[in-house]
This record gives sequence, structure tokens and C-alpha cells, in this order.
Amino acid sequence: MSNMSARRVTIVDLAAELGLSKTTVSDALHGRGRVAPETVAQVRDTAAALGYVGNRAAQQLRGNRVGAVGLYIPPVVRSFAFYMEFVFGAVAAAGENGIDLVLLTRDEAALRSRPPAVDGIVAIDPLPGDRVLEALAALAVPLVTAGRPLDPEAVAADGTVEVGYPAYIRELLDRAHARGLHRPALLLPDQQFHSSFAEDVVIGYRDWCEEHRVEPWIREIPVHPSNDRVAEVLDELVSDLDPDIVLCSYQGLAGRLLAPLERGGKRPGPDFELVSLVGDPVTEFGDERITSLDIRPAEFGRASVLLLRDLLEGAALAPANRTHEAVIPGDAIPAAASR
Amino acid sequence: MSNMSARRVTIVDLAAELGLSKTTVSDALHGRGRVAPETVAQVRDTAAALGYVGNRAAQQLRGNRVGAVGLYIPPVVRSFAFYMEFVFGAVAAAGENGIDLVLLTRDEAALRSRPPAVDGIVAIDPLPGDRVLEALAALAVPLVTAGRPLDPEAVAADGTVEVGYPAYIRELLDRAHARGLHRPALLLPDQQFHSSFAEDVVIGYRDWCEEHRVEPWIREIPVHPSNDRVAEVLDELVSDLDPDIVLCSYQGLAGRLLAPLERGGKRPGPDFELVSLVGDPVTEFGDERITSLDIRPAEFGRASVLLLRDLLEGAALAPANRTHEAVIPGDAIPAAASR
DNA sequence: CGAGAGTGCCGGAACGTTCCGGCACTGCAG
DNA sequence: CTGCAGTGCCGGAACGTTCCGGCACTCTCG
Repeated sequence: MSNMSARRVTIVDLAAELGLSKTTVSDALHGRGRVAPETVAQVRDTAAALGYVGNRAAQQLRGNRVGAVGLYIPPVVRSFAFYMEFVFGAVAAAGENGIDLVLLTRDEAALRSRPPAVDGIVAIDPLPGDRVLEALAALAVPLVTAGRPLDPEAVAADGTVEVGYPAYIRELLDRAHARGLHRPALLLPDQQFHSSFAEDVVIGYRDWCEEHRVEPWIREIPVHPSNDRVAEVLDELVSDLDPDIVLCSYQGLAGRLLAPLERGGKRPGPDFELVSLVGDPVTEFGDERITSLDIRPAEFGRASVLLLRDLLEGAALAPANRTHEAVIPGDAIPAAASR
Repeated sequence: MSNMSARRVTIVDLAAELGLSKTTVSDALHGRGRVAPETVAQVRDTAAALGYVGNRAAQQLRGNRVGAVGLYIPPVVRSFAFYMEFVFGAVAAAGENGIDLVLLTRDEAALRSRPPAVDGIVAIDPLPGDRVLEALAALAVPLVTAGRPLDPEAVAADGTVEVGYPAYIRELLDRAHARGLHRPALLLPDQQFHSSFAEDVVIGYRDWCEEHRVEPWIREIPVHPSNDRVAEVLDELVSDLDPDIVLCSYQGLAGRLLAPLERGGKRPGPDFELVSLVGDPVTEFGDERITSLDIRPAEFGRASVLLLRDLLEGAALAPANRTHEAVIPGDAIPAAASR
């Protein structure tokens, strides 16, 4: 139970204790100004001893910097563990840099009347037409998006972290092709999830198909599909194309397809490959029947926050673009999280 | 791109504009003090016109209240969509109450040297022995846990929101029993996830078994299980007990079991029931072969934040306990999110 | 008409910090 | 011995609020 404790110790308490001025104490604590090394040591010691911890409000008020960044996740997209991991990566990176991570509401009105107290914003998977996102972009703080905005006029990001999906798709298909497979199908999430991810996946897929003179086969499948809908799409898929590769482009879909596919006689193996482009840790990664691309969501989140930090500190310049690397199963994990 | 805009308009700007004092403006904006109604209207109008928005840092500094609460999710538990939804519910409730939601790092050292700027903390699924959680509990702010702490000496919560799991288990089993099923098995997550949830599930299950003179059958199964491990446990399960009810106590497990069970000849239907105690939206809810208890994670998160708010405002008293209601499939959704 | 209550508004201090400018002292070169 | 650079420290203003106490004025009632 919280001990509703005594008044916090301030910088003047320290000053009094040490017989110094508050200025000197402040300088000593932050390595500013001209202070004798012994004095610095003394100040730091007693600060630690008395359990001094700076008052954030006061520092902000003076310094005009909040020490917090906001994180926005579009509402339609929740319920995916992917974002959870992204968030964890982001909060870890923020924590290591002394930054708080604030989750942003998706209440547009609240946003205007009481803008969040943040120095900058990270937005995951910017979806075109998202009014909340547009409101956030209009705020007077830098915005970094994970995945590029598809409507740059409405949402102009100061920085973007992207995954080179087309290349990964190509690589996955090339490998399958080398094993003799050549009739790939692509399952997309429904329209409302239309992001640069979906766009890139389609690009990679179409390019590969064109190059290999194969007719593309693309269908949308709802993100929370009923069994009937699943069966319907699979029926169509098998009768239309009888694919030997199925690319699933949202988390958990491949796992969900496993049973109906096997029931229909399609067993993953040398002659049939089931690919999850966003592997789900519980239902997919452990399952050797599924080829799961690992987007490494935590690292993705980390990279996004780091880019925002760099922008805030001026270590990166305004329209900054970075790449985040995913991992194709069997390959080594990249040494650097991003470049 | 962020427009690095002009200086923000302050309360004295408003005062100057209106020919009033800052005191009157402040009072008018917040409905304090004695101000003529017309004056209030005038002030509010020009405030809106000039786009005035209060400086949080200054307000905090004066009022000694941050306007933010922290949210802690134990690291082992991430990768579950459940928590994602919980978080969304929490952030929505916070937003509606003008509170920011800060995600708390799991870095103990950082926590001590730079305690998060929050008025209170919500911790999901407190796990015994979690050092970070203990550090948070030791902070001088109220703590609300979703699920009760199993080690109340180490983690003393000021408030707790709980789900009446034993009753739900009993009800689920009773209904199955009424349909002639009577050999239930229980699958638990591994030890490291040992929370009040797991404890309650076991209690409900054991009680029911005892009452119906059935031998309990309980096994742990890793949260990210390999196919081999899954097969192993299922083999043991079928040969030991040949169950007609299987209770799965973490999200996604039931979906994962579907295929191997069917392969082993166990098809969900009138004679065999597969229950997910924490239904997964993608792989389970849409699937009519699985009976999914809906914990309504978003409402759970909401209830937790509201309890914390009440504690902060003094509307609730220190050791407060509330109940959050889940939904058994087919039943109506409870009108009130919590009591 | 005078006292007292009520109304509308205001000045200034305080919250805990940072930072600008300056002050006293030391030591060294000329 | 003087001048000047360098060193260590400090006072006070400023950041934008809130809130305590008070002031002037009006109204009401005896």
C-alpha cells in the first residue's frame, strides 16, 4: 500500500544541507557550469543519500521539454500480439533514454481540448483517412511513423521506419521456387487495414508473379473470420488455382488455415508451403508446418522510438527514413536493429 | 511535418486581451472562485478563439498532481493479444477522464533513479517474485492490480479488480455436465505465469471435480509450445483420461489444439467440448468448435483505471476490491462493466 | 442613513527548477 | 605591484499556474 509519504526533498533542501546555493547544486547534478570536482562528488553523494529526485514538472516548466513521447496505435488494429511486442520494444528503448512513453487516446475531441503532454509521437501502421492520426500529425511536435503514410498530404511524417517487405516476399518465393513450387496465392486483410504493409506485400507479390509469368491470385479475408468465410475462401482458392504456396498477411491467419487446409488434403510439406508474413508467437512460430517471417516487432518499436529521439535531439534531420530488418526463417538475425 | 510553431498563448495573454487579471481568467476557466457568468462566457470564448490550452507542467508544479497514471505489464506475458485489448480499454478510460497513460519500463534501476511521473499505477496480472512490481509497489503512489497479488506482503495493492473465475469454470462445467459430459481436463500455462488467474482456475476446477467425484487431471503446457510438446501432452491426456472436456487456460491454446485433437479422432461436438478460458479473437472467437469464455479484456482494463481514478479522487477507500464480469458464450453481456 | 452581507474582481506569493550575469578570489605574467 | 584571465560559486529572475487574502462596490434591512 502506498505510503503517503513526507514532502519530497528539493534542490534547496540539498543546498541548505550542503551550505551551497541551489544554482551550484543544480549545476553539480547535471554537470553544467563551473563546479569543483570535489563539490560535484559531495553534491551527488548527499543527493543520493537524501533520495533526491528532480521534480519533473518544474524541469519541464523551465526547460520547455516534457521527457515523454506519445504512441499511437490505430484502433482497428488492436487485438494483434504484434503491436503488443512493438509497444514493449518502444517502451524499452524509451526507458533506456530516460523518456516516458504515453499511450495516445483515439478520442479526437479530447485530443484537441487537451493535447497530450509529449515531445513527439510515434504512430504505428498509419492508415489513410484516420482522422485521429491527422489530428496528431497537425500537433506541433515531430511525428515518426512505423510504416509509411499512404496519404502524405494529410499525414506528413518527420520520420519513417520501414520494412523492406517486397524484397522479403521475393526471397521467400524464390526459395520456394527453387524447391519446385510456383503457384503462389496471397491472402490480404480487409480493406480497412490498408497500409503500406499491405501495399508492399502486393507489390512484392505482383512483381514476382510478373517476372515468373504467373497469374497473381489475391483475395481479402476478414481479420476475425468465421469458419464459413474461411472455408469459402479456401474452396475458391483451391478450385481457382490449386496453389502450392499460400502467403498469409496478417498474424494468426496461417495458424487458422492449417486445419481446414489439411482437411481439404493440403498438408504443408515439400509440395505445399504455408507462409505467415507476420508470425504469431503462440499459434505459428512453434509450428514447423508454417514458414513464418519474423518482423521482430520489438526491435521495430525500438527503432521507431530511437528515430524519434534522434529527431528530437537534432541527431537526425526532418524527413528521415530508416529501414528495419526482418528475419526469414533459418537466416541469422541482423546485428543492427536498423540503419 | 511538425510546424515548429509560435509561442503558446498563456493565461496572462488572455488576461491582457480581456482586460482582466490572470486570477479571474484562471477562475473562469475552471469554474472556481466568484466570477460573473457573462465574464466566464467571455473568457471561455476568447480562450477557444486564441487556442489557449493550459500548460500542464505549470499546473502540475502548482497543484502537485501529474494527470497521468502508469501501466505495468509483466514482461513474460507480452505477446498475448489479451493484454493489448486490456491496454486499449485502460487508455480509453484514462482519456475520458483527462488522464494520460504511461507505460512503465521493466528496468528496475531506471525505476529507482528516475521514478515515472505518475499519480498512480495499474499493474496487470501481478506475478509473485516480480522485482519490478515490488519496486513499483514501494513507490509513494497508489497501486491497483488487475488480478490479486499472490504475495500480499511484498506487493500490497491499494485496489484490486478481479474476475470470478471459479464461478465461471463451475458454470461452464455444469453446462457441459448437463449435456452428459463429465471427464474434464485442465491445461495450465507454465509455472512462470503463476498468477491469481491460474490459482482461481485450479480452484474452480478442483472444487467441481470434488463435488462430482471426478479425479482432477491437470497438466502444464508451455506458452509457446512446439508441436512435439503439444502432441506429447495430448497423448498423455487421451491415454490417461480420455477427456470429453478440455479447459485451455491461456489465449490461443485451444486453437492450437484443434488440429492435433482432430487428427487423434477427437472432434469438438456434442460428445467433446474444447473450452478456451481466454478466447483469442483471431483464432478462437470466430470458431464455433471452441467454447470461448470472453474476459472482455478492454472492459477489464477500463475497470482497473476507473478504480485507480476513484482511489485518487478519494471516491474509493484504500483496500478496495471490485469484480469484473466475463461473458460465457451465449449469455448476455453484463450491463455494468464492474461494480 | 449606516451596518453588514454579498458580489466581482484582483495582487502577489508560491511551486521547483534552470540559467544569465556577476562577484570575489587566486595565480601568473609583465 | 598591477592587470588580467581563470575558477568557484551565487542571487535573482523567469517559466505558467493556482490560491489566499483582500479591496471596492452594491444591495438589503433595521
